Amino acid sequence: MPKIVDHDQRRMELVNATWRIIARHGMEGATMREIATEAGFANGALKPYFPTKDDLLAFAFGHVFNQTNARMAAATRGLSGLGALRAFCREILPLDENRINEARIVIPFWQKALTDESKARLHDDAMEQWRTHLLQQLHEAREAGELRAEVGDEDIAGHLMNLVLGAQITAVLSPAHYSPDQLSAQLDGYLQLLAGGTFSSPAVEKK
Amino acid sequence: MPKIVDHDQRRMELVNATWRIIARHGMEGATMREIATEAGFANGALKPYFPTKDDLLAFAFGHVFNQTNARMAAATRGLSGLGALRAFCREILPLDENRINEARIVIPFWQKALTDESKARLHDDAMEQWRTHLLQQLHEAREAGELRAEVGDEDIAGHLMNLVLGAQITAVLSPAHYSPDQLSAQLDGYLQLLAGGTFSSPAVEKK
DNA sequence: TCGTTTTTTCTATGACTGTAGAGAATAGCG
DNA sequence: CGCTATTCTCTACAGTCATAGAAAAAACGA
Repeated sequence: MPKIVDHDQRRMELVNATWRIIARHGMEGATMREIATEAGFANGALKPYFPTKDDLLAFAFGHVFNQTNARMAAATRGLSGLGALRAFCREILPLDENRINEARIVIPFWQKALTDESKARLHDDAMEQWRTHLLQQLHEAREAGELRAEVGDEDIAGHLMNLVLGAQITAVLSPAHYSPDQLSAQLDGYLQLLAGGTFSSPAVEKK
Repeated sequence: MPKIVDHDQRRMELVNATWRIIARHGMEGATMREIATEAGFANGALKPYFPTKDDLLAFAFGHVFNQTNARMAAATRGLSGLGALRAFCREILPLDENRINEARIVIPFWQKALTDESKARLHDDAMEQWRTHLLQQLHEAREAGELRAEVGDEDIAGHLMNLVLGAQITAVLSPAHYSPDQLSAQLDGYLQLLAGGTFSSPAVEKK
């Protein structure tokens, strides 16, 4: 029997190589040749694992979402209400180099989704899932009396969704005015508005 | 003397054709041939007006910003404070078909800006200009007593910037949950948070 | 009507792309 | 050591793209 490779693991290596290329050289630089080279292979070696480029990209984009979702689940474990909401949003905000790179991936993804129905659906599903989480956490916050604002939960969830998505853009394209510290302060400022001026953010582990 | 064309006007025709193509078929469909055809010309006719594709795109993107800025100037004339702020943001939000198409343009633009220094600078300058306007309007609102929130103006301006940018994405990729009506309500909800629960939006001219 | 100058068309070119598939290289097993 | 199934390399191909530039067309003044 010949050399045996773990196909799933290999796929993950290729996805990570893709991820690095897009973060470094943008989507234009993400050619099959470049990706293969980055992963340490020659041109045609990707085909057995991803028969087409679109398969590779779809898998790569999905993986970024899964990564974020896993982080969010871990970060909100044991929390509820505004505390959970804050932890949740902080996992999406580009607050470190890794998440800034994720922003560099998601922007090209949005552009693809504009003309690719299946990617648009993938995005819509993920965003709907996030929105549902936010609404749940807002509901908890209402019940706990943490949330006194006379604005509908739907609108608040919309604010937060647009805020964290917009932050993907500003963090990458205007880093001077939207540094991690500033984005973090922005989120806490918004939560303070929600709480009616009484919300104080937990001690923030620096960096 | 031969046929004479107004070069500036011709450039504008070409930019509008580009704009239509990108809105309809996405950035991938915006080839020189397609743009020329859309404008009613043959392949090579663009060169005298835009020597290279990048020149054309840079001009087209700049034009969208100018268009938005002109609209904002008109919409805020005679207003100040929160009223001006509201009118200002409403000109950026994708509240009608035209502005939804602008969102379809700006998303590919962001992606280009990720790896194109000059486009990144163009974006940063425009965003900085908008942010300055917002800060000015917030200052007016503070002086007029419209704004009681105990959150810094910098953070509020950041909220609004991220909100209107995020709305470009949600409006196009999740139109079901971010319709013009919902985005408009979101903005007013946020302003209500700012005013401390007392802000009531002016009668909205429907559509 | 003709001639000149601008404008536009049309074809060619070279670069780059994703994909395909034949062959070589490789590694585990007898 | 040798066999064989798997993995990988390499070359080739068809398509698309931006761009260049020669030639044709058009329009205005005389």
